[in-house]
Amino acid sequence: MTSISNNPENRPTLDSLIVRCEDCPIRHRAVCSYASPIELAELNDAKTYKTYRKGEEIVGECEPLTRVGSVVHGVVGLTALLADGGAQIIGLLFPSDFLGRHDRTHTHYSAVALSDTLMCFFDKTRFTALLERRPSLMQRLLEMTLDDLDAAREWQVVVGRKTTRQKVASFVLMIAERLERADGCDPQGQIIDMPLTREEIADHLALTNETVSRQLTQLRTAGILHKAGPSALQIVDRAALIEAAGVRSI
Amino acid sequence: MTSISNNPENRPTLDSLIVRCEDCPIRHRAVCSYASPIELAELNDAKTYKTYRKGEEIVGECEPLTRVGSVVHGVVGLTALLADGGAQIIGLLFPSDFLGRHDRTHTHYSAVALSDTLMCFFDKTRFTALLERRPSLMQRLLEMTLDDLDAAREWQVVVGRKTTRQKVASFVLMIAERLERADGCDPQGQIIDMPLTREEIADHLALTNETVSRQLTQLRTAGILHKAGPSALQIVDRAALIEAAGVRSI
DNA sequence: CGACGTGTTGATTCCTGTCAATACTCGTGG
DNA sequence: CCACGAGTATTGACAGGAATCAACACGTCG
Repeated sequence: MTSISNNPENRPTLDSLIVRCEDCPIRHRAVCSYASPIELAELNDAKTYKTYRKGEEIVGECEPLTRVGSVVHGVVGLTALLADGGAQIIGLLFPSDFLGRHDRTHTHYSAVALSDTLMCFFDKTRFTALLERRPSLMQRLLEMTLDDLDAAREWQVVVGRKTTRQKVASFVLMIAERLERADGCDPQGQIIDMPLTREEIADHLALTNETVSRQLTQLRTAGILHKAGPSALQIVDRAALIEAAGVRSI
Repeated sequence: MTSISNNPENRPTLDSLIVRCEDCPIRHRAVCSYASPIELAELNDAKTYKTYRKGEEIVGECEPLTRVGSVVHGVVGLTALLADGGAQIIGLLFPSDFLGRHDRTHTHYSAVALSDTLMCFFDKTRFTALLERRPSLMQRLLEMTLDDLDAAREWQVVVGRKTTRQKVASFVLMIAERLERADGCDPQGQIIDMPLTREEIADHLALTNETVSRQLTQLRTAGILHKAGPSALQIVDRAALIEAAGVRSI
């Protein structure tokens, strides 16, 4: 799932991704990317894999936090529960992204697998100990966190200042880019297996599912998008999509 | 400015805050809070102070980034410029908050002094070198960045899912809390010297200045707030304000 | 096949943005 | 000291667009 590809048969099974760190698909982008061979051996020794089916909760809100780790495959949604019972997706994690705060005893928001997901976990206390001994690890984690912060602030602009049309177009673009990066740049495919439902998209954009649906159909009738399957979306005219997203000129 | 206090005469001048690190008002909350005496001496040696008048730009967007540092006094707004010429304030920095990414050559967004501000800067390359030699510094920076990320995600919920009334109430509460923390807990005052104009508040909440104004007057006529001066706001009924902000029950 | 979750489309309402006029604050200079 | 003007805040009238409510289509699962 969640791969950009015309022939889904190429998609590896989750179990086939469980390998030694040297051969890991996210080796050079994840928190471990600066690790030396020695450090990698330590990490290799400390990690445990866990798979989640689409829709499964990875951690709940305000739960004891015992482990942290990387998304190896799949898409994970960070969701905050609201007083009125609704939810908002306040962040999306793609392969190589890091989940969890090693310096906290409890989680602040929940994490849900939006597609079939493989996580590479480290025991929290063990990871903390590694962080202290291995500056390269902390350095990379800091860098990733700073990137996440920048991305969150960029997204505030999308949610806060763009029109509904621009929001939806921006979202499709963002998903496409992240999935391409995760799956290793698919050249011509341009077909997205959308991991989020309309409602989840709406939660992320601060809209309603009806409005998201309407905007997507408008983008379809405009010839920019094409429905390539039940949950698959093809970007027909990427330039027009970028135009519709109203990307900053500066 | 920007102090919660009934007697503004108590407010220290900015210059009086320029002291040795040991006596610094943000000593125990800023990036230097974990520093040992030796490390503090190094930081003390590397720092330079700079003051900004209200409205002055501290750094522009996409400029070469030569220094990073802490807000000692004042409120700083991080603003993203939009294609249509507008702006959005995507973050607020209060005393002890950190400005700048040591691992970047250029800034991504601009920083503006929203009130008279004192910055404690470190030369970027020198700070980077210190980070590598002093794990306690990196550890604290990581912690602060993770906190910023959580705060940014919390704010996404405010901007995305709350009603206008709730947004404005949340904003007033947030400002009050941050100013109280910065100025060292004012017990009964509850008077806020608002550092942001209506338009800047609107930019932060993704609203218009008119809507912000209307909501503030509604909160005033409801007896929750009281206009205590040209730019001063008194929280008359904090419980009602929290209620109006629609804070999460969970 | 039927039921449920999800997606699409339609009709209506209400809120917020927009445009506009007026009041207020503060700094400048006569 | 007052007058003036620029910037900001407040209030009003109005229109547009998204939320809301509702009905129906689609796909998947048992």
